[in-house]
Amino acid sequence: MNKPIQKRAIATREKLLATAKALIENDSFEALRVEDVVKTAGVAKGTFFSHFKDKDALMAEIIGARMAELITEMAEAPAPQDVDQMIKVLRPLVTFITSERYVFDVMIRYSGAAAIKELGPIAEQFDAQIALFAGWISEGPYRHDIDPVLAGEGVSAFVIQAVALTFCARHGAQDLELRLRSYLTAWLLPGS
Amino acid sequence: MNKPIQKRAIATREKLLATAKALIENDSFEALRVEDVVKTAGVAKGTFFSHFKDKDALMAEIIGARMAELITEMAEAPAPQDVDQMIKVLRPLVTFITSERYVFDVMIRYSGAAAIKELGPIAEQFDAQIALFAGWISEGPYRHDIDPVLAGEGVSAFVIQAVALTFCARHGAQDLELRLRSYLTAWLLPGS
DNA sequence: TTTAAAAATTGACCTCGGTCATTTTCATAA
DNA sequence: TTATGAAAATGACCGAGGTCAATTTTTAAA
Repeated sequence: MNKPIQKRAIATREKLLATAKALIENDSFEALRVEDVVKTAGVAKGTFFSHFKDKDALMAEIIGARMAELITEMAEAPAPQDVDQMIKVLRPLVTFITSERYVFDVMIRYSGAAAIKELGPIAEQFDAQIALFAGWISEGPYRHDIDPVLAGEGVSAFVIQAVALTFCARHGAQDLELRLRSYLTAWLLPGS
Repeated sequence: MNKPIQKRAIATREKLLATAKALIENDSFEALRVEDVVKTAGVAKGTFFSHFKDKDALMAEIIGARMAELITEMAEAPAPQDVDQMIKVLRPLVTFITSERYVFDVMIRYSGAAAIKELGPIAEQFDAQIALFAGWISEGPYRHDIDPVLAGEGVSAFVIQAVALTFCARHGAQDLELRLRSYLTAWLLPGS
């Protein structure tokens, strides 16, 4: 039996990821070109696509990893005890999502909506996110008349809605948190 | 002063739209190629892009028009008096959104999230949709402790959330309406 | 009717994501 | 050490969206 995956393949994959991250750091997700990645990494184009299904898969990997970091940070912070605290805790995540339209687009495309059997790295993080929100809600001073997971899904949906409307020309970025505050108050503390 | 827009330009635009619609009818949004559109319509490729900023703009036009029809239908039906009725009234719209992943993607991309100054045809329909929902809620047996427009935005957000999760491999299509029912009940009738 | 400027159209060309037959490298068995 | 088959890498090539300088058509003023 031959060893299924060779070390060099792992190294190549890592090199591609690291190169892509560096290029994104210097410019943006939007501006990333596969050709630049392979040229900088010193591999052929075909190699890229034997490691990543397509460009979006690479993006999802990187964006998913960043989401994981942000979710871990949120999980380590004390659970928010009211909506304002929640918005504060969510801020780094929201900042990342709104940092680039491209990031938002990829996230949506893969947020459970990716037509793939195996959960991708982003869908996975959405699940983790929802579980985290559910924990906050079930143990905090919020409504308890609904399933906490359902409540968590709602928080996720409202974050997306708030961000989507922020990207709209009609609604400025400055009122994202105000908008989110309205949503979350109505969702988590009805009647208050 | 020269006439700003000539008749032939309007005719060309209409021909492109009609051709695209026909091709989509025969196949799908996903499968539409700009080259097929221009070849069938008998114009040059450049002409296409002098009428539509990009392929997505054409798609947005067509999808927006369909949304407008569906929203009009919904507006003409009696206002739903409970969540189950609401889901029933929403069904044609939801069916359209879920008909193709591509449709959902374009809708999201343009649902207020399009980075364009002027509201595009889809963002416009989202506005109309929210206004319609707001009307239902403000006059129906639903919660009245929040701004009806806010409530309408929530309905819109939950429809998107439900559809997104449906496209996920983990959640089948059959439970879309059940899921939506949970969301809308929790959102519109908290504590019930 | 002539003519000049603006509008509309054209199609060769470009970019860039993605494919695939071929070649190279690696791991193991003999 | 060599042979052999699988894994990995290669790069020429393709498809399809999008651009733009050049050309044709329209409009309306002279």
